[in-house]
Amino acid sequence: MPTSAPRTARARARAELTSEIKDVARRHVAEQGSSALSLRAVAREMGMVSSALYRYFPSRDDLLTALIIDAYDAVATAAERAEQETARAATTPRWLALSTAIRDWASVTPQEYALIYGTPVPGYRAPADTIDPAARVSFVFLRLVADGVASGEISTAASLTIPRPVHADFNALRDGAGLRIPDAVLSRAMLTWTQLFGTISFELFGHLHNVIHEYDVFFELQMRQSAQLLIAGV
Amino acid sequence: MPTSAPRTARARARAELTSEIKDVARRHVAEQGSSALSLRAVAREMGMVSSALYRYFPSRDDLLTALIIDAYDAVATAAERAEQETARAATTPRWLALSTAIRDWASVTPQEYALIYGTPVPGYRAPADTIDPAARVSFVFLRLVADGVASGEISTAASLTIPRPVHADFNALRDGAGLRIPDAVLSRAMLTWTQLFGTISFELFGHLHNVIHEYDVFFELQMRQSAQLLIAGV
DNA sequence: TGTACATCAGTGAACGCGCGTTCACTGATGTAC
DNA sequence: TGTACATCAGTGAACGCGCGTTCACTGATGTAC
Repeated sequence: MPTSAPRTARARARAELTSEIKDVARRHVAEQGSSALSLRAVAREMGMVSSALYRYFPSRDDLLTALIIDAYDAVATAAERAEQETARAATTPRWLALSTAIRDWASVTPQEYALIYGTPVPGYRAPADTIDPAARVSFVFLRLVADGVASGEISTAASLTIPRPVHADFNALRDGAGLRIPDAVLSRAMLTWTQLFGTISFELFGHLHNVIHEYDVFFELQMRQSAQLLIAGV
Repeated sequence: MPTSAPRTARARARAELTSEIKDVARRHVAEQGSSALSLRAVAREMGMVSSALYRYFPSRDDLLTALIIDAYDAVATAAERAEQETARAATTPRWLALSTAIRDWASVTPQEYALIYGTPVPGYRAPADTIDPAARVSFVFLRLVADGVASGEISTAASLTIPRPVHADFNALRDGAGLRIPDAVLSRAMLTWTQLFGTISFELFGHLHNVIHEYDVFFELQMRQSAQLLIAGV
């Protein structure tokens, strides 16, 4: 967590070793899953004694937290990059770019995807510093939705009454994001969003095995479809 | 796995103990997650020596497989029960009943849900006997969809061209289920289905934390919405 | 119905392994004067 | 610029724990004649 360039040699070494520890740990998670993450194994691979890691992370859980935050940052960065490239396009291409970027990231590092969107590590309680990184990627999506509403491309017709408590939650969401998205659209957007992660999880966790064979083609079809539903509503 | 009523006392004792082991193991998984499942802990709780369990399950993985199969059977049973009660109703109430039944089951036993729809156990390779139980719950849904198509309630208008490989997969799915569902509807149905599990996972895995407060109300809204999209298409 | 043998359930000890975390310590790096 | 002291990184031993699986064994249950 260096805020700016560290000045002393010690601080530089510390920053480097901290990120090297995370790199090794990340690789272990990528290969074996988060429950196999072991401080001793990481230390061993780095040629250090296991107790030395406690200079950098106060416990195994803290190292895991750091990896979780990094993973959230990584998806968000991938999403933002995809968005920037299509920011002036229509909703469908933007959504395709965004959803594909997220899926691509997940496919390359499935265990990091699982770390944040799979089963939570049992007994592990996510601390507050994961909240902001977790929200970043959603805001990329919400901006896309807000733009579609602003341009008139996304239908704002309401086909269902939004229950009062949900309306309150939607208000909070709008305020937090500073975006104008009517309830009806926000509700559909949530559907689109959960659908994306449902599809990715189904694919990565093996539920489309022997059902779908060309994952890429299928994914794009599904995303085109969900874009249509997001845009047109019912 | 007794096929019919076991005759000898030994066989009866064996069947009972087998299911008692599974019950204890299931409870351990429910409390600590699947990676914490330990043969020794199960044996300890049953007042047996750990090696005794090897008379019943050849390894820890086999016990896990048994739990996975049971979990698939449990969702499927919950789904089928909900379906039977609304089998003559329209698509929306049927879908609400089905999706709610699945979510209810998941809420009561989140770790069993995680066992089958969460991150796969690393290093664990699901054997072939999990395939059929896994498919059962999907077929409940596909029958509902087929009925909606048959009654004319679900729109069969196609708004997207289905790519050839996906069409082939859809054909296989239709043949396997023995159901008449056009490509356009099947494609939308897959969206609905992944969306359901996306929503449940988001809720159970904490991604709606501090965003949505009344989960029940929100879930029903989402399912009404997805029913509309399934029925009307675009 | 009774006996001889085969099958099975459960025991207890052992193998060999890995883990997170603590603690007193040495020696190097940084800082204040 | 030099020195004294404080801070920090890394060591190595230890604590106390749990795990899956194997194996030779005892004693009970089932089966065939």
